[in-house]
Amino acid sequence: MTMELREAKDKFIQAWGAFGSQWGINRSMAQVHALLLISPEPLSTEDVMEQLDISRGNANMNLRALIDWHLVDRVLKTGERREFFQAEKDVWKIATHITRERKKRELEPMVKLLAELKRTEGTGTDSKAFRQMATDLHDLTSRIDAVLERSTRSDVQWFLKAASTLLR
Amino acid sequence: MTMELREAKDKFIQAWGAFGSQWGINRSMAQVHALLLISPEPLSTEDVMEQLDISRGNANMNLRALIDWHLVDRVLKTGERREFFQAEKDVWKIATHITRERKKRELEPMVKLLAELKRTEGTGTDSKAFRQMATDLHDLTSRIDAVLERSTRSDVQWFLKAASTLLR
DNA sequence: CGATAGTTTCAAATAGTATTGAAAGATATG
DNA sequence: CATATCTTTCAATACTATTTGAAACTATCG
Repeated sequence: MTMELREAKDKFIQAWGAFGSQWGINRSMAQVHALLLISPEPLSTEDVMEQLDISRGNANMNLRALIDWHLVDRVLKTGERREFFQAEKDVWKIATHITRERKKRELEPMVKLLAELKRTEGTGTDSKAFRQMATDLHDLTSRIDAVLERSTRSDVQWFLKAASTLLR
Repeated sequence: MTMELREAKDKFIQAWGAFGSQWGINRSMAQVHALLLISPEPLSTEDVMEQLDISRGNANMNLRALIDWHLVDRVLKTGERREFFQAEKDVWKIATHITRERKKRELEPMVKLLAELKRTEGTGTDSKAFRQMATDLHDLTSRIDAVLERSTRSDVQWFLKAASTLLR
């Protein structure tokens, strides 16, 4: 037996929220994102507040944060005073933006630190072991960095994705 | 100018802790891991407590958690009553274990849910849009899942890594 | 301009997580 | 088996992050 739309949406919002918080993204932000993702129409702050049962301040702050991350756009409706919000619907774009942001904010500083730590002084066993560890970690993180960079920048892949969407 | 060993170790432990907590791993656990990573010798609970200035309970709980994750091994020294702990030093293995665990615990359930949500009832625009979104997300997460699976299981890569370590 | 509709801010409250430390539980030792 | 040494547990506490809601702010309209 298949599911009701309402129920399915709720399940998705809850799951997305839980998933996000396991990865260091706060629950409300992930839920707001989920809600917008599955709304065919842009929503107002009021809509978000009601549907997720969160406060105005919370809704506002997380909407702004999502805009910062380029995951959500403000849209204006003619004849409407208030702002509406809509999520970027292309999941490939979403993944790209999140990856880029986190890479820049978190991975790159770590790579930089490790590169620095490889240059520690000392000739004792401890120093050597430490440098080896720093080197290994640096290699690994650099490789991860490179993979993300590649998959983020790959124009070929981007083109294929765009094409497959158009041809769907 | 290069750095003192002591200073470098501290920097690394602090950074690893901060990095971990951005990714949903608690600071102490990441710090304990960092400390063991850069210790040439296995450490006792007492050592960990002292060096990180944390309580016995905290040290014990995080050591156990790290053992759970297969990132740390208990080792026994002959003639010593207490247990010592040592981190898996091969960073490739570490990355593999973490990836596998998180994939299993977090990504797979999400893929499963999305597969289910694709089967929502209804013929309205909303239902269709929702199914489309679930489908897109399912495609993406499945692809991520596949990539992780590949890089986790790749015996070729494993062999190359092992070989390069031996030949270093 | 004054009223109205909407947005943003932020201090305080709440909820969630991590840490401590003392006590209980194990295990080895003489 | 009594003692010493080490490990584990867990209720209390401290700490951090999130959320609220009311007030301040801004823009629009007649």
